[in-house]
Amino acid sequence: MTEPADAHERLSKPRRRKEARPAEIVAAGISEFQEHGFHRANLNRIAKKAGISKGTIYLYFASKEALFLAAIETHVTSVMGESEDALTDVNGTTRDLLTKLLENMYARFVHGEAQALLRILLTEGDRMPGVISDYHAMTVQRGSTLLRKILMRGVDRGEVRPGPALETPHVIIAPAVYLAVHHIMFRGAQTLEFEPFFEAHIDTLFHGVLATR
Amino acid sequence: MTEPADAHERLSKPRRRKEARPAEIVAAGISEFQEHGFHRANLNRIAKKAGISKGTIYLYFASKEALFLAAIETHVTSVMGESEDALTDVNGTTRDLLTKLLENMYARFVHGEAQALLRILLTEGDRMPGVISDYHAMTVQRGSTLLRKILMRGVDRGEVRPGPALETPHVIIAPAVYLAVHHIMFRGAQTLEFEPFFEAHIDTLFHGVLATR
DNA sequence: CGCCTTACTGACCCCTAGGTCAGTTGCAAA
DNA sequence: TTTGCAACTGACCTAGGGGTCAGTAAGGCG
Repeated sequence: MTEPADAHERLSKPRRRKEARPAEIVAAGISEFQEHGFHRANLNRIAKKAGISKGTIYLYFASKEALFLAAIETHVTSVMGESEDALTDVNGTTRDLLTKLLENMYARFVHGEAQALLRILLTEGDRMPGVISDYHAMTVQRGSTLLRKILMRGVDRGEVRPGPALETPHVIIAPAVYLAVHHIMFRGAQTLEFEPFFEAHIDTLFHGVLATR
Repeated sequence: MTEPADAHERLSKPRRRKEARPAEIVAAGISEFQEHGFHRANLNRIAKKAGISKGTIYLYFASKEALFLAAIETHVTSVMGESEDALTDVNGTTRDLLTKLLENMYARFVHGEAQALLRILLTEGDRMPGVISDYHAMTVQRGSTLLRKILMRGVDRGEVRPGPALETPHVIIAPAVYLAVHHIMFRGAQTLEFEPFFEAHIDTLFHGVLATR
């Protein structure tokens, strides 16, 4: 009578799909870990989400921690890789480039999945130094290098004033991270609108707060 | 023979001190929660730190959560109250005022206890909306108001360029929070020196990155 | 010094959730 | 169809730690 076979998993009887399992478990894990963090994440729930039993998880992962590492790693690479080529075109003014870069940053940290990832790593990062240093390399280090490149180019073109920011380009994207942190901490409780914040960031970044003599 | 009575608690035999207990337990709790967060904090360890047994904690606090709330509340008010009057003197240029304010911020977020507090609230904040909104009022809201006042005054004096940052002064202190977050995430693993970062922040904040025509 | 109140103790209870494994079943080859 | 194997199940085991409570002793009072 009923044939729910098309839907991914319903109450259909167990199928044996060795190849598909790990990815499905990791996907379920990502969702669970995002929602609850490591400690409060529950393997039975993960199993249910993946449409399997708890035991099956242990056929593919040695422990909760191992699953967690796999999930984070998958998620990091996916999130990082997703909007990669947004700035391969090095045309336009430095102003345009920076604006585009920041829009990208905000999109990921405020609306996107990078926020959940940030939350997890902030919450649970000390248990996995390996992931943390990967994350550092993939985001902070890489971002800094890219930013420095843009700024250098700007200096060459006479658009950017040479200064200490060239050495510590973190400062430039800091407000985006701040907004993400604000969202994580205050959730719906205290809003901080994206638009005006972004405006203020861009404006201050380009011109500073001081009046030009 | 031995009389270690002067040291706070050694292996001296149990004393009955109804008044002093709660504060001692809260102090031990703060230290434990800072170090391990809520879930990994251990009541036996807290008891040991406070020089009492676990049962005694339950004479004064109904549950682990109740102790946690008390500890956080105590800590928030103490940390917030500590450096309050750093800017009651409204003399000097806007530049000086902002520099002083930011030095203060960095001192608390990078070297001080505000960092640990930030970590806890970031990690465990969703379990206590009351504390979170107190924290918001005491830090974000108050800081914004103060900053806006300084900027307004600067505009009046012709030192500050009017702009969107007046509406969203968060942007101005964002890098300090960023640095704190960086420290929390990467601990000793990846260093980010305070001095150059602070320099770059101040410089960019005042003058922006763009070359002045 | 005896007695009573109560701060305090710590062995114990028990629930939660990570981890295990004997048994079940899909599936493909014989 | 039978047989073998490996994917899969879920009841069970166990550790850790929050929470309890019968017992202990400090110390004030008569």
